[in-house]
Amino acid sequence: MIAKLKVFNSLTRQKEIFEPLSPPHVGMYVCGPTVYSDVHLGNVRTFLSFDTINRYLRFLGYKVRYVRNITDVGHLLDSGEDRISKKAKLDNLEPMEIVQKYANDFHEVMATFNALTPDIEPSATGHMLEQMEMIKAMLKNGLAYESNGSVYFDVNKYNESHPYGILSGRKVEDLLAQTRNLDGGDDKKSQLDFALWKKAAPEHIMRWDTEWSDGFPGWHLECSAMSTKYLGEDFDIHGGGMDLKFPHHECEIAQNMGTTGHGGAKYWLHTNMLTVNGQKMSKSVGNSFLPRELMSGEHELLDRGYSPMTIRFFMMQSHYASTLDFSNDALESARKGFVKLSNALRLITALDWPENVEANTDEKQVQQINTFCDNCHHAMNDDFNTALTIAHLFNIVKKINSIHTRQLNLEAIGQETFIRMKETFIGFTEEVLGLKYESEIDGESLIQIILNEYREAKEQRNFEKVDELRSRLKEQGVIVKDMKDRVDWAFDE
RNA sequence: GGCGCUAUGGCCGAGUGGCUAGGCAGAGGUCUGCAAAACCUUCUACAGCGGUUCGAAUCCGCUUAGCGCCUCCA
Repeated sequence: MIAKLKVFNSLTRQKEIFEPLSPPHVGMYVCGPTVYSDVHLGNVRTFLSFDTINRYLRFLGYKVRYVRNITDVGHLLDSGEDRISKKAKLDNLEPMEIVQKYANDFHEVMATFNALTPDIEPSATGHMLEQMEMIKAMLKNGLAYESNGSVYFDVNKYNESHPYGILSGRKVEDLLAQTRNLDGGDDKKSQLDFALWKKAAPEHIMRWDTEWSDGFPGWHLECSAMSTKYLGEDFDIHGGGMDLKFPHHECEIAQNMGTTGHGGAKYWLHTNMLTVNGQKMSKSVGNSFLPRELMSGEHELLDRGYSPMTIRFFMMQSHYASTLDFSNDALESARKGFVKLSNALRLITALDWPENVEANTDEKQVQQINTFCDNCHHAMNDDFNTALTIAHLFNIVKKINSIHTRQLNLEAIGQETFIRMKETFIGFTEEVLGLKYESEIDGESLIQIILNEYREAKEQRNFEKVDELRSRLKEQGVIVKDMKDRVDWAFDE
């Protein structure tokens, strides 16, 4: 009997049995990237964690609607400048060109890491009406106020009826007590209030004309608007990086509650940070890696490049809610480990139960293998413990290798167990963890090796072998060309 | 300052009140023309100090160290 899926809910700070609101459907919203520059590896980690969560939910048979947004407006810098606008000015491009460029890049990167695409990928600028409606509702509910063309959420007012800070464990009094004196001349009633709508300064490029002002929406609003639109007032899972918990997710809950009276997600999942030498990887600290730097090895902290699947495997070896430290040594051992897993994947994929084999089962072996298979399910059911899942997969790797070297006979396992082992191993490796076999073999180098054989055979006038090699290569779409002074080749047309 | 998290063997990293995580690296063995792979066995653990308990690395307290959020951040 396989236990039920349990997830750690940040909202309750407890591991809970996962019970979707309306099974078999599961709605999951994940905060996506702000597309003003290249995503770095820390960003990638979060999205790969949720990719695996998405994959496992599907593996369990849930009908998942996975929504991951693209933030293309409203995300401000300390200076009050919009990130996208700033980059657009800097590069002398249209803001939408910036958005398109980095959204494309993001999609490419995620595809490289074998991430499934979300079912809906809405953008903030595509949902201006929904955001405005939400602001109106909050104004009507007395939880927002207009001030000098901007609209703010009234945190103190909200806190009278709903606790503000339930997700991050903060109290309004504490927050107020240590409020720092930020930029003066604020239109806000309280430092805790956050913008729903911002009046645009004259030089601001991205702007929409509304009854309040010619301006743009606050950053937190888009996620509330889009999750409600596509998943409803109540939905199952909301995810994002740990660093979004406060204030972003806290504000989302307040906005949802302030609009619909519902808090949005039932389960909040937060992924932990990728660190470098124990410090959070972040653009501002300057310790971030771009995916392409990691793959090519062109980075001062790297000895060599690592393939996308090695990186994915490396990340899957830790739990999504733990910090993961990034280092050469860790990556190198992940690389070797992944090669081992990969070889086993190749062997088991190619191996089918042979005909005419009578089972003569060894109960101990059968039991061991079944336990390993069960354990893969248990591990993933325990809050998506990919690290433990991989440990169990490696136990299966030993069995696969033993079968391959004939140290373990197929007869001893029996067809039923063999099939279960094969399906479990491939299922968890490829479908759940999203790892796939990667060949780093250079086909053209292999052709050269074969052509050397061809040349030697020709010199020895071993025409039987010559013909054999030539026809085998032709089967692979390679034509051998005997030149006067050398042997050349071309692709068959 | 407030809130929270983490400290595991040479490295990375799971986990649990008593039963082998796993990977990488190390040692021994089997196999082998050589080499490799593979398989088997094996050595290094649970930050420190107290407490609870028949029993704690696992629970509680304190100490130390580090980190995150509180300001944009996945």
